[in-house]
Amino acid sequence: MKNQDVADILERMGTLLEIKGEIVFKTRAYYKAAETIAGLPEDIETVRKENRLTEIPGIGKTLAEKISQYLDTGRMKAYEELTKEIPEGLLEVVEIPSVGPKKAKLFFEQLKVKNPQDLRKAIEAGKLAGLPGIQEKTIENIRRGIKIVQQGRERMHLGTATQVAEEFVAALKKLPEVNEIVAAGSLRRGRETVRDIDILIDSTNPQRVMDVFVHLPQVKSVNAHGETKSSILTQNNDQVDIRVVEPRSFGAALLYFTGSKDFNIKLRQIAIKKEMKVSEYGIFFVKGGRERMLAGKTEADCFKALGLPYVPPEMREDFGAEEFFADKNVPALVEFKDIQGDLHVHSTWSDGQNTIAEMAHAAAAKGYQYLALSDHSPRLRVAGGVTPEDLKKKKKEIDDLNAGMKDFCVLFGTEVEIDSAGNLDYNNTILSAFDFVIAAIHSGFEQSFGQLTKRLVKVCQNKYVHAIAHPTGVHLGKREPYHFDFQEVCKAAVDNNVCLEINAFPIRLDLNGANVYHARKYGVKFVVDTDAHRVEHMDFMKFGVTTARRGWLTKKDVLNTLSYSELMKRLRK
DNA sequence: GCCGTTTTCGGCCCGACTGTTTTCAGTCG
Repeated sequence: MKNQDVADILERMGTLLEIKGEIVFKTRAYYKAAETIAGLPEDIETVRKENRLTEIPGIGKTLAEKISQYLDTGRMKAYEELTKEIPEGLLEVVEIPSVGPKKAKLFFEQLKVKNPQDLRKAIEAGKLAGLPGIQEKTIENIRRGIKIVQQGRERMHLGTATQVAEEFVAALKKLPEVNEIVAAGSLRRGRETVRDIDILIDSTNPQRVMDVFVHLPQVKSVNAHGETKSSILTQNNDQVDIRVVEPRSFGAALLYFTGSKDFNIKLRQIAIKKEMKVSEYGIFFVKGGRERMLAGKTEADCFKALGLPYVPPEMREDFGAEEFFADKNVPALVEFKDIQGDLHVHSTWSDGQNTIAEMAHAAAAKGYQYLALSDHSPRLRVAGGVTPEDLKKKKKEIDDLNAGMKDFCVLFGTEVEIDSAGNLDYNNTILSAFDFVIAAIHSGFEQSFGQLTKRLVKVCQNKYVHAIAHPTGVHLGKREPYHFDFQEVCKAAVDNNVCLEINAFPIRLDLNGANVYHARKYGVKFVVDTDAHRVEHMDFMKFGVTTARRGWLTKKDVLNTLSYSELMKRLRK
């Protein structure tokens, strides 16, 4: 798959053209093409071979030729020509906050600045002063921007972002001036990782809210402090933006502030065709330079005014958008309350912190009907996998516990290791004794595409396996997913009645929303599990459900929405 | 550079904040 490589070079090209001073619409065409290709569900090389590049929206004759050349030769002549004119180092310069293409161009032309190091030296040598439009404050902002880039602002996990947002929301909610307050942005869409926190507030006294916000103890520095919009960095360098609007515009602002950016653009394009305009203030009817407000108070009103179905925040991504805009049909997504149990948690029998009883009582308190204690198998030594001898003792402990519990059942489960050849760590006789078997890869990530695919397909074919745990192995921000033929494994899962897991643990969230969206199209069924290693981790379920919703799952796509009796019927395959 | 159920030319999403200027360009989301 060269999709990401192609997307990257097109995006770099767009930025370089922007620095060069090309018209924005041309540069935008490159960005748009890059994004489309990055999210393309099929292999760009296949598309090229079948001469279908220009069928991809946003790819015309010119871009198709450039992409073909890159796929055939590994090089793009136009890109190389461009970098002779505009040094590639300037791509990093525009990454610096408060430096954009125009300033990058100015520094390059006037001061021969070719990269961030050059820029820092130029500042230290006092060379920026006196350039047109550059005064002391701008220089100070750039100096600070360079520092921020050096410290590296990474994306937060959904779990961290939720926590940071909740702190700010709680602090501001106390103000009598605040009517309604919602964390919007990619956090509200439930993205696996979040760059910054966007908080939207309904208040008739914006100035007061702004003043309190920028003086909260969590705030380290203030990037912007306006009448209705402010932006700060926390002590941990997490960016938090807030925006205050009037009640009549709250829904429109929530829509706008939730994004995604692509989704907003699509809405606005639809609006234009209907002589309407979408902004954060509302939906307006526009004619002859005059505007009439049609909606704005709630998101539902806004969608209605545009003649569209209500689209849940989790679905407002670039994948799939065309579908509901064309069909005007949005599926009834699975909800947290539909979840009847957790099928992948650990206990002190392997590397969990709590006993089976502690985990079970906590799960029952959540209103679940069942909980599968899926401890590791022996091969995973670091996790203290359960030996075949100990399995008998563990089973007895579960049976004894079940005897004393009402309207709740603990399932005898395992997270069994998949070895490098696709064999499982327990033999079939042992496997047949479990209520629930979820198979997992924890080693051999470096195997070839073909080997990993074969391994996973083989596991699906084992008749005792109910599910594959965290199927891509990603550790967000730490480890890339391993490479295998996703479609092939999905097919094997469907053919053998094996579920793929949505692992709700925030550093995993694997499968992610886009994976789920595509897997569902192949007919895959899913389990949503927390992989809890102690009681509190079971709270992660909400992130798993959000991810399921991002992949458009309904209740019937998710195994653990079944009642206990239905589940047991299904598990005896 | 792309695109077309009014268009093969003339459009292409919208607005706040900042810093620099006195009416606006650049940056950002």
